[in-house]
Amino acid sequence: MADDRKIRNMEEFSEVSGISRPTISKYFNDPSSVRSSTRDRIEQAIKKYDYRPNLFAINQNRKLTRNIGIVVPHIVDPFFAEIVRHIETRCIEAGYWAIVLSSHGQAELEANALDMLRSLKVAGAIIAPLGQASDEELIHQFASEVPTVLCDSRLDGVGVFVGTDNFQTIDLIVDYLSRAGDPPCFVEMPPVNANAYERKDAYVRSMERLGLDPKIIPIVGEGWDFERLGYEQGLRLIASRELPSNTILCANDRIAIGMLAAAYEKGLRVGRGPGSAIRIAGHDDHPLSRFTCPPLTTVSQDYTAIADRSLHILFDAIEHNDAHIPSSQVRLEGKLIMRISA
Amino acid sequence: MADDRKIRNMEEFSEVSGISRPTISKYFNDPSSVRSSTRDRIEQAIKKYDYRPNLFAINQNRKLTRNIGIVVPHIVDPFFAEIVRHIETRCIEAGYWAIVLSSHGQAELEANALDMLRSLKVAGAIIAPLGQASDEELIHQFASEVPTVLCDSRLDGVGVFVGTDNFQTIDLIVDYLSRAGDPPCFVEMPPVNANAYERKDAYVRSMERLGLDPKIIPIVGEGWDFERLGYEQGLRLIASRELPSNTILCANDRIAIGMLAAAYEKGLRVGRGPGSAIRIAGHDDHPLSRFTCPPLTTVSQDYTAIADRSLHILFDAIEHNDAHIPSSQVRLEGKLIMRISA
DNA sequence: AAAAAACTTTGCCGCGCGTAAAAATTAACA
DNA sequence: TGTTAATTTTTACGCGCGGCAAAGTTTTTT
Repeated sequence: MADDRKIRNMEEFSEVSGISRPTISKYFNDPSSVRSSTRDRIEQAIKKYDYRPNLFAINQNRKLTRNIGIVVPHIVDPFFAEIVRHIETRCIEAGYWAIVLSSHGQAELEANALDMLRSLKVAGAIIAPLGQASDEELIHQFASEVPTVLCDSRLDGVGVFVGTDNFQTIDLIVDYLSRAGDPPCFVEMPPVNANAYERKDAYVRSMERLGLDPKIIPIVGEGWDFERLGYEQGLRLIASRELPSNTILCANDRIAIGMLAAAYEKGLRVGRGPGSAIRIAGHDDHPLSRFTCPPLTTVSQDYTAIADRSLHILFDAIEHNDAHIPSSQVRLEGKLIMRISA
Repeated sequence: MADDRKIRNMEEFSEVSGISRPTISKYFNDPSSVRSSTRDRIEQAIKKYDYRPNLFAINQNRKLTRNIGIVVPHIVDPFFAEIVRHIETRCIEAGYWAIVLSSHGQAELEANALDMLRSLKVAGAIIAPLGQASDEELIHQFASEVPTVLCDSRLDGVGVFVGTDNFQTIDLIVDYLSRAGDPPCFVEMPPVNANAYERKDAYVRSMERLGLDPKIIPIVGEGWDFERLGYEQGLRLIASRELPSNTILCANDRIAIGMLAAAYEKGLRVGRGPGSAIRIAGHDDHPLSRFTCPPLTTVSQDYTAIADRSLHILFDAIEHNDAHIPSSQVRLEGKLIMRISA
């Protein structure tokens, strides 16, 4: 289909298509801004000559690019991978390019990523900050220059936040667990971000509301290797027979998965059935949580909603040219996913 | 630290730093190409004025960009996520920018991704093709224009391929499984790429080499939702009591994880111990495979080596200005990861 | 200390496209 | 058919940086 002659730039494309360069430029900026007859002629020529304008030249000159930056701690974590997937899809639909950068859990790389986004003149950014390790000052600075939505983990005083309402979700599952059996103890996650603190607080609050005694089991170790940490803590707990309750609520599913592995190894039957020794529950509705043994009872985070709401707010700000998004929070509700493990 | 005055471009930076613009340009292209005393002065000024050259302008003008494109089917799949993670890290170390695009399993998006990479003038690309669904012609065309390394899944006649030697890995585990118990039957994966075919072939060959009768269990359904497919097939198999062997080798770990869930649900004890009903093994050494119940016996793919070798070949080609990489294959060996499930 | 080598500065053009203003064309309407 | 509004063309400049050649400077070599 494509003609042999290689079109090198918009100038040449203008010649062969018989349409002036400014009009073509206008078309690529917004196809609906040119007359439909002109549009047809341009689109025919595009197919015929297989022309695409140079992205770098476009972005260098446009005041407002159509790039959205996404920064996540770990693309390997299924939670972030899912969020990114949704955002990417939505961006493509909206004619934006999603630039995904991973900070690999390092504050320095997170800082680099922000620099990169600035240098790419992104129209907006969605950031899942490292939290504790983040250079808050830097993110604050960034958010004051570029429309920014924080997701997953909150940061004080930085723009909009979109994430799960940990108090609602934890309340939901604590309530369920307490009614269906022994009140749960709570296995922490490493304090990698605000969720770690919020969920612990939420647990304590929920237990107190029910007139129960909160029992928190600290996690030993740092980093994002949650399954291993959960596994090791599980082994330790079972071996020492120090489990304060036979119902264990884990701060997230990945820790619960490690915990399940420990229980299995030690021959403890997990579940809410009569023959079971302990119950284990998680939080997030990790993609694999329905395939664990036994399937994991958990609370869902609404991945799609987090992605959609974040982008919606961002697009709104971009189109209204609000450089700075007023500080606010969007807290999404989760659902109890009742399976076998608790 | 940063001065108040905002530097808008290299020209201004040149003025305030007292160094000529071409020299600064040279510095950013390769810091070691300027005298160390000059380098120091530039670096001091960079810190003082917080200057970064405009990425778009750089890439528009450099004949050779320092961008590497990566295209994977699904960033949510831990295998690809790990590969991407390694490549990203290596690229950063080498001063390259890794542009990651996901085709979300759709040939059309894969085609778009290639277009995007072309338009971004990437110096090279690493592609894990969709396989069957890929537009081979398109990838072939792309590879003839841009130095390209295929990884994970092969495509006939397209440049270099770096991936696991399925014949070696499957041989390894078939050999082990047959010696330690009943010879395995083989649960397919959906034919999403060349690995699906290769592993099946490899299984048949290994069995025949051992003088055993290969038994292949087809998978029902399509797509990348491997755990679910494995789970459903597992349920079906167990219910119909049609298991041709009590040892099941799955084409990959994600299918094995689904299969484990099915076995658990049906009360079949999995493992190589005396009290176990069936053995289940996988392939890949998925990050979660050591936390399944029981821990999954599998063959490792060397994620790091795949990433490193791919990049090494690519950098070589880029630096030697070989637009076209001669067709060849790099097949990496895997190791038997013996755990409890088989 | 002179000569050679290595580096830096000056000056200038090019990259591919955005964008603005005025002139020319086309379409819509009475 | 003439008028008006909408669109396109013409013309011209700007964006921020790469790269080249010639001239000037510093460092290294002998």
